[in-house]
Amino acid sequence: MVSAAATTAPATGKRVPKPRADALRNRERIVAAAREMVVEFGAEVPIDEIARRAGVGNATVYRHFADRADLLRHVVLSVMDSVTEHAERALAVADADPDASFGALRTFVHAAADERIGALCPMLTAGFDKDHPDLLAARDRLEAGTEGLMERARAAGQLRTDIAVGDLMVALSQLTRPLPGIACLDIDRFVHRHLQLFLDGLMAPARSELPGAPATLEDLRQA
Amino acid sequence: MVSAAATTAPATGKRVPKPRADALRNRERIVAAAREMVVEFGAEVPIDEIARRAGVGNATVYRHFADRADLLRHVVLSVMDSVTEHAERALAVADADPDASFGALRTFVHAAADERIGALCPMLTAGFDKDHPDLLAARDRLEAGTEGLMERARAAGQLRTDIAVGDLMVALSQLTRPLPGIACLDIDRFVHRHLQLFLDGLMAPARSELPGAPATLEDLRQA
Amino acid sequence: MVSAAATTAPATGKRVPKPRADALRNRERIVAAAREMVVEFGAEVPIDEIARRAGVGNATVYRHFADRADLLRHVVLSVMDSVTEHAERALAVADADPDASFGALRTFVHAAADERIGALCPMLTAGFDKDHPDLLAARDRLEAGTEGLMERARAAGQLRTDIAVGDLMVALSQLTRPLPGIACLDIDRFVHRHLQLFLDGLMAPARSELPGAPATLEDLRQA
Amino acid sequence: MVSAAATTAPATGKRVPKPRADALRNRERIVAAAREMVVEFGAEVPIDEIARRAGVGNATVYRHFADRADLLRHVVLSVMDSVTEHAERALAVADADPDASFGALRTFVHAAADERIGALCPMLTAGFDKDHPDLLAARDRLEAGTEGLMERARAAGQLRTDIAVGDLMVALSQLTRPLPGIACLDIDRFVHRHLQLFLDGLMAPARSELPGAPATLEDLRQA
DNA sequence: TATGAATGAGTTTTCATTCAT
DNA sequence: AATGAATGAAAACTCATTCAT
Repeated sequence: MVSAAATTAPATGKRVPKPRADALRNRERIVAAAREMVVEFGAEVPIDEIARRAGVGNATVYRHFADRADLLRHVVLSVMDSVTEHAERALAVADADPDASFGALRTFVHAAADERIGALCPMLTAGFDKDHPDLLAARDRLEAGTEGLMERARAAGQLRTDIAVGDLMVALSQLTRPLPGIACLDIDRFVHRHLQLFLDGLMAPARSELPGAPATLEDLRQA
Repeated sequence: MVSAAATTAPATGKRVPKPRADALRNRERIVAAAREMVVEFGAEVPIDEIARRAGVGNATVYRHFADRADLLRHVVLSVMDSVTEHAERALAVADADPDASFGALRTFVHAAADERIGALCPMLTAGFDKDHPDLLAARDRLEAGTEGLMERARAAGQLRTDIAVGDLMVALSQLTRPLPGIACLDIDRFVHRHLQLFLDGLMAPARSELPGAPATLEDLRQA
Repeated sequence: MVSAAATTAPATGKRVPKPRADALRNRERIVAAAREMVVEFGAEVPIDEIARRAGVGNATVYRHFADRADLLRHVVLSVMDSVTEHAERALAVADADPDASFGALRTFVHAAADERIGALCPMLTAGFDKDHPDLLAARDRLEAGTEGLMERARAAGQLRTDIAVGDLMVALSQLTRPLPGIACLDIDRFVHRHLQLFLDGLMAPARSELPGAPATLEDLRQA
Repeated sequence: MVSAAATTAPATGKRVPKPRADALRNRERIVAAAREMVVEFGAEVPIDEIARRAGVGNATVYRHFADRADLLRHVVLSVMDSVTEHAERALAVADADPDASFGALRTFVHAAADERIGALCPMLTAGFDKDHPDLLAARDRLEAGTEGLMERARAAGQLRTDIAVGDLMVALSQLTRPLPGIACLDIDRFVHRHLQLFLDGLMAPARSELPGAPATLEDLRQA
């Protein structure tokens, strides 16, 4: 971003007053602070606390985000974007080496955990518009990537065939969901173990029959 | 109050507790209502709502419980008791038929899910004294039962040996954790699938190496 | 009210614990305080100030009224009720002595001023639901009374025929509208003079032709 | 400002103000925007909204006006100036044709309504210094004009003699006072009717005896 | 000079907890 | 013992005013 500004300004000879570099930085700081605070203290963390952590006044949050729901939605988008990037990167690996398909899926799952994907859960229930276009778009991208990973693994005969993308996403989110108030580092020790166990359960051949029907994208949409 | 006690107690020397039947019923109703509301709406549900659901006045809650933390602790104990009973029942099955050990573990896990064991998570973080003697005692009993189940399964060669009771308890809680505001029935469709997948990952032989060390009872105590 | 309770209680022999006489008194105090404060300081007066004037905590206001709009609506209803009573009383006078019809109208107008009917204006614009059933009902009653008064005066040939009830109500409200921050006693000196002048303009025969069309009940409904 | 005037004025005797043309235009735009917004939304309209309507940044408002009260005072002065011009124009008419005195008064009153003189009321109460010299001067001019009109009409035997300028100014302001949030055009339909009725009540001969004493200039000063 | 950005003080509303009946 | 009522503290959000570019 900074470099982009630098590349355009010199051309004109008249420096663009760098309209609001600090404002942009503040905006990002606020999202980052909110993301941390939500992971650490839950989705009900007061805006004033987020503002303090970001090093700005509370009203500054409201300059950048219409209201609490708007801020939380941007945090969600931020997390989803990070996770989606991991999915797409893993997809490239699986495409390059089909035998590595399940391994790519593993890598993705653990990376998503490190991005705190589980923090999305409490935010999605905090009562904001789950049908916001930006959210739907982000979900589509994320699910497409995940679905792709699963298909590759399925095609390679490495993934049991009775599960769908919704199963993975929900379980992944739940297993990585923060326990606010409990020092997260403590719980982190477990998370990757549990994901690993869960992934072991996903491997082909299936070891048991699953109750219910696979969760599709549509199921997630409604949930 | 004091006078009434004075008139009956000193004479006999042996006080008859004779708790008013309706008072006891109220107390139980409150805990049951709180348990439902927490599952449905999260641990931040207002006390007034709980009281309304229980059909009592809000002040009555405070007659029975010192404060919000006290009430929530009793809800936690209620859930833990229910779950512990399932564990002990399953233990008897495993003892009777060692080949059914892993099956007993499965049964226990699904039963714990139906008791909403995941609802404990948000309550434990609500900031109440996690070292309360009653809680520690209940945890000991529950963990003893669970540990017993795992040992039976391990001894029967049905459970991979690199996991400990803490691994199971935390993952089980997380996978069954409610998503307040989302119709729980919808999510319930998934829960048993995910538990089943997770259990498949627990079966011997192990399919992958787990990161970190097994979670012991002590770990849980601290977390 | 107190007498009503007294009349029912003795019959049973067991006194009804007078459920919440103080609560009712508080509710009335809050409405009265709000009415005063709105007249004195405008419709934007903080709820906390109203509570202080009423001698209660701020949250007590919210126990009795859902929100600010609800409180203001009850203030409006209170004023409208008072004014309506004056209208109906004046109507009886006009019915008893048709020659006194215009005089009854005069009396009503001045009485409405003393009830601070003008204080309704800012409240009606404060952004609450103008279509609330209670409001519509109160308006119907008030307009019926006023319309009746005007009809009597018209029939007696004492009122010019080119004006309708909406004309009177709006002008009456505007002329008696408080000037928040200005000591009302000062302005009160004028109000009755201006109403008197306005009423003189209403007398038959008409002294000038009026622009526009008479304002009907329907006009007011929409405005 | 003073220093700038001092450097240029003494030498020539004829001061060239050379105010930055765009600055002056901004200043006027701001006042005009504020005037519109106050009429439409009330005196509590946020400064940011006024700035947006004026097409300037919010801080620009503070470059031109010390604070909110200062801006509102200038809006008041703007309205008073417009109205005063109407008064003085009507005065010329009355002087030219004494029989047209009351007609000139009528014309003035309706013109003042179109200038939204009633919008002054809420601004005068917003808690700013009512004794500011500029305000007093403007009031003097306006009252002088209005008083002149009334005297002409009185002299021509067309105006009842028991009313003073304060009566007219206050009633005129009240009857034309905006009802923020209510589409002003709707209410405008009534305003001229009510002024006409009020003017009819002002005509000689008096139809009733007025309560209280005529409101003089001094009364207004204090109110 | 003009402006977008920042902010602290203030307002509405909620809720755990205490009081009075 | 049980309850409706009362309340202060806290949280979301707004706005006049100041700052920095």
